[in-house]
Amino acid sequence: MLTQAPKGTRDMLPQDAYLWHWIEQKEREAAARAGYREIRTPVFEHTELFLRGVGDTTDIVQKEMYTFKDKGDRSITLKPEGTAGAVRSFIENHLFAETLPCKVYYLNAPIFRYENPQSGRLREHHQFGMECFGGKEPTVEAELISTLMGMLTSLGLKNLSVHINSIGCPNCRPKYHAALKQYLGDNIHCMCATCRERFEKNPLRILDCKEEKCRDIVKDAPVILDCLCDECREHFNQLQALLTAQKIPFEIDPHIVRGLDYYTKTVFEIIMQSGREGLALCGGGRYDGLVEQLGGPATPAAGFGIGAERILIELRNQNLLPPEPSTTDVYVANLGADMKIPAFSFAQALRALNVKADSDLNGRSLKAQFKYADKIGARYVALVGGDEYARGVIKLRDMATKEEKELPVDTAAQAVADML
RNA sequence: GUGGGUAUAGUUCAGUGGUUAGAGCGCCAGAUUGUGGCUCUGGAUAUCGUGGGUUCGACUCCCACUACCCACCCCA
Repeated sequence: MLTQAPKGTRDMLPQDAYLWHWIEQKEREAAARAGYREIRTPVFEHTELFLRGVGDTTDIVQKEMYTFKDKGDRSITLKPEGTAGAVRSFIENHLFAETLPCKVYYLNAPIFRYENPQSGRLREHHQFGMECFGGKEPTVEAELISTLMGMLTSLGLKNLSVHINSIGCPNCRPKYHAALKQYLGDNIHCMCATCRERFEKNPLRILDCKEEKCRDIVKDAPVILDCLCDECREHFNQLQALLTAQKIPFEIDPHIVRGLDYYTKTVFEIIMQSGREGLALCGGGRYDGLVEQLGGPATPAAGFGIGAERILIELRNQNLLPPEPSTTDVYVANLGADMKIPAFSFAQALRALNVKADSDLNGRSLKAQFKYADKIGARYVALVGGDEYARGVIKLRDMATKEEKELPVDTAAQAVADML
């Protein structure tokens, strides 16, 4: 127990660090190219923010939040998603008073949900996300989606397609709810308990049900796309035209409704292609009412979140994980007790010249030092040996070609740095 | 929250109701005196997940708990 990480959590181990750095670099670059700047918000927020923001009828809020009382008797919740915190910060820091749109991204922020872990699902996972405040046109969604696809493409991922839908706005959604309820009619009594509850609180989510009997009933239900108001329809059409112009493949999937209540108009997902096919890699959409709902000025907005662990799964399945780069350019071996100080100093001199250098920390034999140098993938071994040192030189061995040459001690560090 | 599977050295896995629990890989050290990857030799490392129970005796059988893997719900 003591030496066991809590259920559903994972350590990021040193041998995997380069993968995370690689992904984060691509995320940073893609976001920066589109004019998004980084934002970091707290790992925890007041519980109320998520109740009001995410919606108290959602599964996330009802059964998946890490909520606790702090010592000041405040109800605190570990972030179960990324958008609410960003919106809170946008309002609290009066970013709405600055030049709009305000475009921000968060880099693999930890996200917490109390669920049973399984493949691609953890209790703590990490999301990269982008949020755009103060842009009302569908170009916002097009920008988000194309930036995201550009990022995924730069990682080498292929065959990813975007699934989009529109779930309307406060003007047209009530009409759809009415149409859906009328269609369901008495059949609602044949549906599962969850759906019967949804019927009253959030009829749209009935479309999301996976129960066979519910799916059968819902199969021929009216589609929200047919009920959109003129503005929403036009918005959705323009988004499709924008994506088509960018040659971004997409599918219209009228069953995407998303599990968060704040979405309006556009919702979209990117689905995993290999391994756990159908699992969402990314989810997002437009949330024009959220800023105002949380106490800010009416501000149109849109964003998405994408799970880093799921990107890694998809990369692995598509066989795209790069090998770990060498951590060491030069291993400095010492031979003879008197050589320990000169060897350590030489390693330090190399480091000062920005060379990745390593040296013995265990008093190991020369043979063992070479073996170690080989294991860590050092390109060169610099031998600081008594004989050579007495002659004022250091021997440098190229581990791949086995070629050795001697370098004057005074200029050896610079000479090595120049070779790399 | 529900269902199925699993739990033995660092790791991947064997193993039998009964004396000192094994193997491959990995790790460490040697193979004539200052040189890695291959080979050979030797060595260290396991309260057999935790806690109960059955039994003369449990790593092995039973129960509970915990964790991991997989799936449902839902989601990234």
